[in-house]
Amino acid sequence: MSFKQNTKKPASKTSRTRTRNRSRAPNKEKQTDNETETEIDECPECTGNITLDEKHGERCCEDCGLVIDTENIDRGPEWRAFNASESDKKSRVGSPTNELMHDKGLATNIDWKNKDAYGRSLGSKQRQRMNRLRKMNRWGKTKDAKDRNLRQALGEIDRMASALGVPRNVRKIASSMYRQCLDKDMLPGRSIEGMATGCLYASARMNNIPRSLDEMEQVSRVDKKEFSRAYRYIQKELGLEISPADPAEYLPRFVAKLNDEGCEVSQETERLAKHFIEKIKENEMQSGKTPTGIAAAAIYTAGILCNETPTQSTLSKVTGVTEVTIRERYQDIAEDGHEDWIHGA
DNA sequence: CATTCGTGAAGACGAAT
DNA sequence: ATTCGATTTCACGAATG
Repeated sequence: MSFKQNTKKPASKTSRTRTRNRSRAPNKEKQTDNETETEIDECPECTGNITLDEKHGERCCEDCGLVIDTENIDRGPEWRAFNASESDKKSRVGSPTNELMHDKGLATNIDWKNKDAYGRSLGSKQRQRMNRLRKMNRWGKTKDAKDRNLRQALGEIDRMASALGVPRNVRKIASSMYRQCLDKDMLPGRSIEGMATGCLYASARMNNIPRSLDEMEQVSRVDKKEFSRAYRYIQKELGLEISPADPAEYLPRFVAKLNDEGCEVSQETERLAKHFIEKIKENEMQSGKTPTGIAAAAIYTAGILCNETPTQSTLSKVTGVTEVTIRERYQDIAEDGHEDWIHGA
């Protein structure tokens, strides 16, 4: 569970849970034949139903929005077998290939014993031959500049992803993205760090779990300029279709951060902020504006209406958006003719 | 005093040339 | 590759409570 305990004020802990749009069509529970895992299907907080939020790969409560699980994994085979022979035929042995490992976990090793398949010792000629093969095999694994490259990059992606707390599937996609870059010889002239960070950034955005450039910069070893250039390059070369980040995706995290700063923001405010963001999207006022700025201003505006006023400066500190920009977006929201936006709360 | 608001210069970016 | 337009950021000061 990604539910953070608030040790200071237990009474307000529900205010830190992430809420989700509840109007989604109810997901059909897929019946699996081998139900080995005992899944929680009732919310520990309010005993509401748990549903799958496929967009984010999360399981969360319908009623209070408590996020139960962030890893949406289908354990169990993707095939079905109706009798023993079919089961044998379809079964595969070995660990699944893993994008997080530079050789996908499929390395071949030649053991050190100079014995043949029957356990007999090898002659000296054969022994030399095997030594040579061993050496070449060892080289083959790391010799390639690409592979060493990949090793380091995947390590970096993993490190940054952990620091940012993005789910595992995002890392996997970032990894395979990097692999594609490598296959296309896109690396020469570019830093590994920059490309790795760019991949992770792209992957996070594609999975609707965006992290801002500023957040990325804090965990990366290269500066914003470098990896954002790498990102654009990747996007173009790989033909990724990435729509601008949705401001609403930043909302829960910003609210949680504000609460950590000791600035209480109620669920009501968050809800209203989300409402404003919807309105902005309806009226297509978001084009060209930074999503984080819109999110920050939405919180600010909602806060005023709910008599909770995070100051522009704290908001700026938490969101990484300047006060000036918050003001600009705030004026967009509070503009004349938008009074009816409040209807719905 | 803290906070908000407004301004001009400067940087970065996407699109167009 | 350069230019242009929109946007954000920075630094500052004024107004407001």
